Amino acid sequence: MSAHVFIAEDETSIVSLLKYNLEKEGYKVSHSENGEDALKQIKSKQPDLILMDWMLPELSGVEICKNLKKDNKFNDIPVIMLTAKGEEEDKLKAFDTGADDYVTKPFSQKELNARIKSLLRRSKPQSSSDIVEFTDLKIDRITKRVYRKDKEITLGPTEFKLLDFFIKNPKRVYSREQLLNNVWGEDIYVESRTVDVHIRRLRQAINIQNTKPLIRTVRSAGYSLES
Amino acid sequence: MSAHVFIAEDETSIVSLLKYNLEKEGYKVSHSENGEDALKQIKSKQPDLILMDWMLPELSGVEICKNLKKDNKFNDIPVIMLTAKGEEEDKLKAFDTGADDYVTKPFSQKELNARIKSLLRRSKPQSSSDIVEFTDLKIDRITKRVYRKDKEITLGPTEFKLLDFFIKNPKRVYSREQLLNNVWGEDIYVESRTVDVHIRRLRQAINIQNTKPLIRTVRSAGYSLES
DNA sequence: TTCCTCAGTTAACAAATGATTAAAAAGGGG
DNA sequence: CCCCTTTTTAATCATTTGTTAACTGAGGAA
Repeated sequence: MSAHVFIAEDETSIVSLLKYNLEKEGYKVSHSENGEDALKQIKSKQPDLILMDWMLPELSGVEICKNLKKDNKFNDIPVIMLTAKGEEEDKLKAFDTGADDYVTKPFSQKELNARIKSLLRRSKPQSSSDIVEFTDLKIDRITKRVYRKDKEITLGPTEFKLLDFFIKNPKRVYSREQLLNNVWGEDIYVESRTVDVHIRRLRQAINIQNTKPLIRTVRSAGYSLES
Repeated sequence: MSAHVFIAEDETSIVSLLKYNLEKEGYKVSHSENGEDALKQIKSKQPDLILMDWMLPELSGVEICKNLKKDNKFNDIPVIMLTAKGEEEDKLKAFDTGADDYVTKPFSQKELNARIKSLLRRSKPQSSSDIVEFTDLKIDRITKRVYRKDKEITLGPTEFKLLDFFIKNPKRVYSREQLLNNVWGEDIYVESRTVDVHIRRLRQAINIQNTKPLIRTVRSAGYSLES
């Protein structure tokens, strides 16, 4: 899953240069040549990073930036301003409007790549451990939501914890004892049959459409999450 | 509550220059002149941002950086590398070790300030803008007014702070404890049930017309602001 | 193959846990 | 002292949970 970079720039030569280089780096790239359209596209596509020309027809980069930073939904998208000359005043203004970095034309592609990499690393700290996917199952520990095939599924607290535990070590078989210890807690005593009940409830919940069962029972050993 | 900037640099003249300028900007500043000590101090003081010389006695800036980025507790602290010359190779290496930005000596204090401001804004999303919108909700931190669908809504002080907090990280689920700590304050003791009461009042207040509820309750976990 | 046994599945229900709500008590300026 | 907001309390409401017991099906023994 590669990052999506949006370019807002009206000089065609620069756009194609950028596009060529960024795609070589493995990014998904889209662009727009006018400010108004750029803003619209950004809001609908929600890219992971924006390269924006300081001057743009229709709506200036500054305006777009301000607009984005106002809205919670988009103010996390890092913006790199492309400024025409190395005028310090412009740089400062760029930062003030909420740009996260700027690069002066002409720029070194190598350096730009490094800056992009840095901003992307910074803006996606959660994706490593807070959102976990396993085949067509996705669980978000921050928002406490679970999705199967991009459709949301509602789980009770215990089922959530159970799935969360399974997904940490998919394919591994856990005995009822292990599940009780890890999901319920070391010192809590409940019947081991209770696990079966919750497995069932979890199975029912994640069994959407005609998808594969996902939870395998290993006779006389326990359960596991399988693809 | 101003940000805390840590300087790891062995040239005394630069340190005092930086210190003077940063303190004038309102930052809390501390520093160390050797790598090993710097790392120790950083880990104990947990500054909000680090200015680090590329070359340092005992332990190089690169090493410190790598060390920090490895540790989950510290890898969110932005690092600005101070590189001696403008050699592109060095810049790139700086980014690779996890630095978030670099500045070449001699540097413009104005530009450095701008970069610091930018990185801090990024790592502390709350200190961002004065007017924030989330779907059809708008909150103005200056005039302390709240609007839903452009209609003004009146909230009590606590409800305002509560909503303000939620809107900083929409969709994220907060436990009652977290809400108490962040909205009421670390050292204040109130019953956790109190949160429910304020959630209720907030819900009633922002529930205008036949709009969606916006505040989700996640059983045994907490509450979150949803679109 | 057939039957038996054991382990897993399923449904139903009662108990417990957690959230909502209203109302009363307690603060805290003006 | 009065008014407004906050906090506590407690009753009520809703959902989740654990238990039980009957059911089902796999796999081994005869």
